[in-house]
Amino acid sequence: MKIATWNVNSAKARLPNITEWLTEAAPDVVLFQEIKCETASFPAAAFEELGYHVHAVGQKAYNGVAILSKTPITDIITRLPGEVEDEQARYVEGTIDGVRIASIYLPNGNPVGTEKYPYKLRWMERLRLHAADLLKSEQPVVLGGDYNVIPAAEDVYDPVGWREDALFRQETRLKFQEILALGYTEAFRTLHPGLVPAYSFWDYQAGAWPRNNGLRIDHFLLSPQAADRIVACEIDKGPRAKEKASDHTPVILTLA
DNA sequence: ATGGTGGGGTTCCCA
Repeated sequence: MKIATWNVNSAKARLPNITEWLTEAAPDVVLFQEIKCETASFPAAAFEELGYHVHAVGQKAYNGVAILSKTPITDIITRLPGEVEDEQARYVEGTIDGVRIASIYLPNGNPVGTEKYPYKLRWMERLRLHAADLLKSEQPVVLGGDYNVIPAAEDVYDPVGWREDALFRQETRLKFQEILALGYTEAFRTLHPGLVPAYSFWDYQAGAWPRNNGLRIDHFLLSPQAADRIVACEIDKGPRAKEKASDHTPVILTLA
């Protein structure tokens, strides 16, 4: 089972790039973030033509997530539990071939001195509580997406310059570690402990891509039952080099 | 060198 996660930075603006990549990479499951459109205007038909079942959770202009799957998606939930007043479209979860799979768009949190940062931390705590609940089922669980978390200094091109950024400051990293401490495995770094740099995002500005000034912020967290089935986890830099690229590139997890 | 890029929706927000 090949599962990809990709922050596409607008499904509509990226549609040719996305369909081209899906055709060549042929993942069984795809987790999108930042579709940047309402659910009704998500280009689902283009993906259905490629053989995918589609479930999108959108909102106007910002955020938005989706799951695509070659086999049916059941028992779908469309929001992260807790904080009922939170209307941002950042979470969708369903069951595919016995695996509980979520597409996560964790809040960015910048600037740190505003309400955005406490919102990020509250969202991470909600994720931690829900991730703990998911473990109780003892089924394979895959939480994939744009976490907006740089787990360690080796995952950012300039750790000193990024020290107080919402993606890297210690409070953010500790909260991420709390989720791992429940018993989740971060697939990429577990499989490639010495592979640095290995980035999944490069800003559009200041020549970040040609200079390889990147961040590794797109992750897969696996429950023990899913971690037992890990075959591979790779970053495909191909899409970032294309014309009209997203600022993120896909990460692909393969489970037995 | 205190800018730079990009998407979406409007005269600016978000990343």
